[in-house]
Amino acid sequence: MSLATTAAATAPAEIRPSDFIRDIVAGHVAENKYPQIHTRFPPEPNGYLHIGHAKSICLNFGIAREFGGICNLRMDDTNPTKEDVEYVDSIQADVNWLISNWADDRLGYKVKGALPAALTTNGQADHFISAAVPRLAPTATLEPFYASDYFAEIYGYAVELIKAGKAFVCDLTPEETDEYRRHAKESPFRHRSVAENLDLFARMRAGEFPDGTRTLRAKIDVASPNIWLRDPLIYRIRHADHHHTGSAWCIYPMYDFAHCLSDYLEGITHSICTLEFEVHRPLYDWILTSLNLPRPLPHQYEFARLSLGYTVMSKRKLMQLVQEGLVTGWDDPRMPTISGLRRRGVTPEALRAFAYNIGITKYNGITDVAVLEHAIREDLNKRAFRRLAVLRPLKVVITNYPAGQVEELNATNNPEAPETGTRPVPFSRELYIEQDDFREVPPPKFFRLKPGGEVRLKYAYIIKCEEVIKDAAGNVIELRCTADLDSKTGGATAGRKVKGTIHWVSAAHAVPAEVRLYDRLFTVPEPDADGDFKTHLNPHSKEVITAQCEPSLASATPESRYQFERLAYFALDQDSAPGKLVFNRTITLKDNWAKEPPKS
RNA sequence: UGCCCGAUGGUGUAACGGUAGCACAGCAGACUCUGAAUCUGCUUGUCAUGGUUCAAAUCCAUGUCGGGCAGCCA
Repeated sequence: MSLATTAAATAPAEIRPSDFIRDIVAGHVAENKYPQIHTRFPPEPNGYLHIGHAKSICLNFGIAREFGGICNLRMDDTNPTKEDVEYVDSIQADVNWLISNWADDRLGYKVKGALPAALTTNGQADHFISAAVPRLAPTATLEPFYASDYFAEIYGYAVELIKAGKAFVCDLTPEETDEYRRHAKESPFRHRSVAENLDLFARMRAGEFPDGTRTLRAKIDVASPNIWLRDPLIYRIRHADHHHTGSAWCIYPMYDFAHCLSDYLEGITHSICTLEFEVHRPLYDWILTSLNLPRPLPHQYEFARLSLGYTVMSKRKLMQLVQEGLVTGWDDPRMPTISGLRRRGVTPEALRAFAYNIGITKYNGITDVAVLEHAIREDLNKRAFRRLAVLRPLKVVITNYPAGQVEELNATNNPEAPETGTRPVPFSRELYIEQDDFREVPPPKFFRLKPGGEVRLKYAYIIKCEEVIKDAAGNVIELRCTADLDSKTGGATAGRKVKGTIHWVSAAHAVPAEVRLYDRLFTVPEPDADGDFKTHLNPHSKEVITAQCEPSLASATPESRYQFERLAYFALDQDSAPGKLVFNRTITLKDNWAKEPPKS
């Protein structure tokens, strides 16, 4: 391996990525603006994380890692009707998997059950919740942050706002609220007294009013060109149990109110989110500055979310695929979810390399899936064990090879990593080769086996096709071949050049395995461009076959990755059991032959 | 419609007033006991029009196109 390739192989892990957000952070570090950089990854637990979240995770944890900071994992759980512990658990698992051996030492968790502490900062009442460094305590005693853990403090801040005359209880119906806001019209309840607002808000909290009858609204500017400044709602009534706080509350803060304050309570310095929140930034800043808080305020920065070709990314649509049974679950290997990609056999390293390669900007583009596929192949090429397996078997009999004789041939585990050694592969008179590797009437430039033609069996002999046997329907069911018995590696004619080399397995020794061949879920680059995205589902996105594998594959492990030579990369599926192998095709090898234009 | 944001090869991204570079994709070739990997070479780009400047992808203005927001979702 040359110096250049060594450097290239390790580059993504060593090179410091650069983008406009990191530039800002670097500037703050240079001017010593904060004692420590503190980011956060704040998913709502209302679905599984997808590759778009992976981009955000890599950004937020990457910044923490590169600038000696911390990144909190926070459940943004202010809407009890949509959230669930199932999602809390999956989010934790996915984040931990993605950042393992990379930024897990930057992961901000908190001591289990911890709530914000009341303290005095610069002579002023304040609240703060600090992050525990996970390495310092057993994971069982730590947990992610929850916005819902701050409901008491957030409620207190709302009361402060009311006292300052900056918030009021509004009795308008949802429809009226909409109508008034659209027409820049003041709510008739806007000028209620502080005392009345305080009383009403307390009674909202006490559960005196049904859902939807009253809200708490910030008093900002009903005529603002920015809709989010037209007296936005900051609290609504929801008589619903919450997955984390149970029945403690019947009023819940809106995102805009809860998010900036959660950032403040955790001491976040850089609150990074996607572009659609850009118009909310003035409100984010308004709330924090209106409250006269004693510690430095967090600031919001926005970047473009990921769009990937040939898939959909919204949680709503992914949820639909799951609920309508169009996939087997959130972790179906065809899903762009982190758990789906993991099950498919994609590694965290590949996902991180992908995130690095696509960069961070404010431009809304669609990333070519080929970029993802390249990152996956590059990673798997380095780590996958090479194995021989035949997906669609065609029987071959070597007529000049003695029946009953078995040879153990030496096969390289990984030519990219010679230190991984070799394993023995049995060879015998009856073999399977790939149906695609034989053509009775070969097209031009067909390098594989044809009547009267020769081909190299990988690690074994050069064989010549002498006879083609067909069934009554005319299908080729068996080939009779002769081998050049001196052409084995180390043999007299081992150096003979034949154009093609194909893979094979010994029929008597072959181990059957269920193999799930996955392809892209949709047939078009932008499934959600117009109409119903489900009409573009790829009917051939999953095919299940029984393959014949070399015996060493019987001891395949879930952690390992395999390349079935000349075919694709595979990973063991969780459905495997002792004596029952199930492989998922992670991604095919590049196939330039398949791209040859059809020639007559 | 109002407000906000954006625009660099086919795609994604760099260049921070001074030689338009990288990656993916594509094409051609070398090598090959994987039609993979690896290696070599190549094609293709600053949305438009003005202005500022010795010098503009970069600054300004206008326009065009694209995206976002207008939930008691996040």
